[in-house]
Amino acid sequence: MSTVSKARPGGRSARIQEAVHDAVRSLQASSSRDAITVPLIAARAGVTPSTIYRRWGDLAALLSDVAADRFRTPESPAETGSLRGDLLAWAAQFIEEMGSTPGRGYIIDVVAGDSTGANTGACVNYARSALKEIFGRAPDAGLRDLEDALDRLVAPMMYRIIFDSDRIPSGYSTTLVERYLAAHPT
Amino acid sequence: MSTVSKARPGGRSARIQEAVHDAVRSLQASSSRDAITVPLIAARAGVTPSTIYRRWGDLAALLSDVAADRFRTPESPAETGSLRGDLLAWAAQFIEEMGSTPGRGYIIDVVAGDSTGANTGACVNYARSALKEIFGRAPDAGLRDLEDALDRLVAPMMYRIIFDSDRIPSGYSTTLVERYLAAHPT
DNA sequence: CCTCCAAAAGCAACTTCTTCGCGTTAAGGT
DNA sequence: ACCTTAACGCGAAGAAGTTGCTTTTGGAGG
Repeated sequence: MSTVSKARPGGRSARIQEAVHDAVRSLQASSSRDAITVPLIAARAGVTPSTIYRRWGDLAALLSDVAADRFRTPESPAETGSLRGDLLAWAAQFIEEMGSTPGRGYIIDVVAGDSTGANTGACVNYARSALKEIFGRAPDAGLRDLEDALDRLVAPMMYRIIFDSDRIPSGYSTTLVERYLAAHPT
Repeated sequence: MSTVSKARPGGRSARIQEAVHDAVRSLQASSSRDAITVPLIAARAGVTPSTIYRRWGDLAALLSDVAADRFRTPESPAETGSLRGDLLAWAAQFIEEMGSTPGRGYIIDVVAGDSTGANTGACVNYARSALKEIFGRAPDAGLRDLEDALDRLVAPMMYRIIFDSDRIPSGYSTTLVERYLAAHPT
């Protein structure tokens, strides 16, 4: 017996979880944030509200799970041929996506409804795996410290997105990357 | 006529706001997080629930305001006689307070219930004013860039507190301060 | 292949929270 | 002292959240 997450992927649990997640995403695409309620989601997913309450506890926890799923599939950062280019492109895209209104909303969903730390952890690992892949392409790969890069690149971006998203200067990601590279020359 | 925030400080609005805020703080001190409801707060504050709903909209917004208030009174950072000492002491205390279970909870309250950005903004200014005061004591005060210090000190601490609070290494604040000072020698 | 078991979903009644219209109160201006 | 307006109290109606019990379902063992 292998350590599959919960039940077989085709089991009833999995089907319902997917139906509910789909319902949330679908509502998020077409409704304003505070118009989304558990009974609404349940209706669209074809389940009863009590199912959702029993499995997730409350709306915040469900939204956190759904949002975290968006960060659970690590996408490969664009490959430009140089470390600087890869970092610049990745950081710019990070600010672009995460700093957008929906992006910021998903981040807040993850944080606000996460009781175990699993979802916030997934966010950090999402960033870690992207940086790891970029560093893996560079010749001095082994020398670069992921946590240091998180501190210098991801943390400032996240901080500004969460606390001051309206005043992020254009070129902010570039500033951070250049600052990082200056501290860790190739 | 002066531009007082809303009504006179002694007015009814102000009295009720304070009663409600006090009720929230009092409940937070004695109840678990998810046991706090609007009707409960209303009862303790001696107002009707509809007053709270009309003024704040929902529980999240109220909690955000209450939590932001904790960051609205800038406290003077300890004075140690040196820039390094001041920064080390301040950063250590920051991690200590904000990284604690209640501290993290207040941060998340601020973020989760803030629709206008006023409360997250207050958080950033809280950090800014502390750093500003510390820098103001140093001889090269004018040379130091507050935003740069936010990026290098506050952002990493906040990022770790929010996303990975269980795994913040001891001495993390020291690492960040030393790294900052190395980049900006006196 | 059939039967049994446990976990999870459905159902329905109940409680609690949230919204809203309307009358009342209180603060500030004339 | 009176008037205006913004905010609160009250109560009813509606929506959301909770819970015990029954039913379904997927997997395990015979």
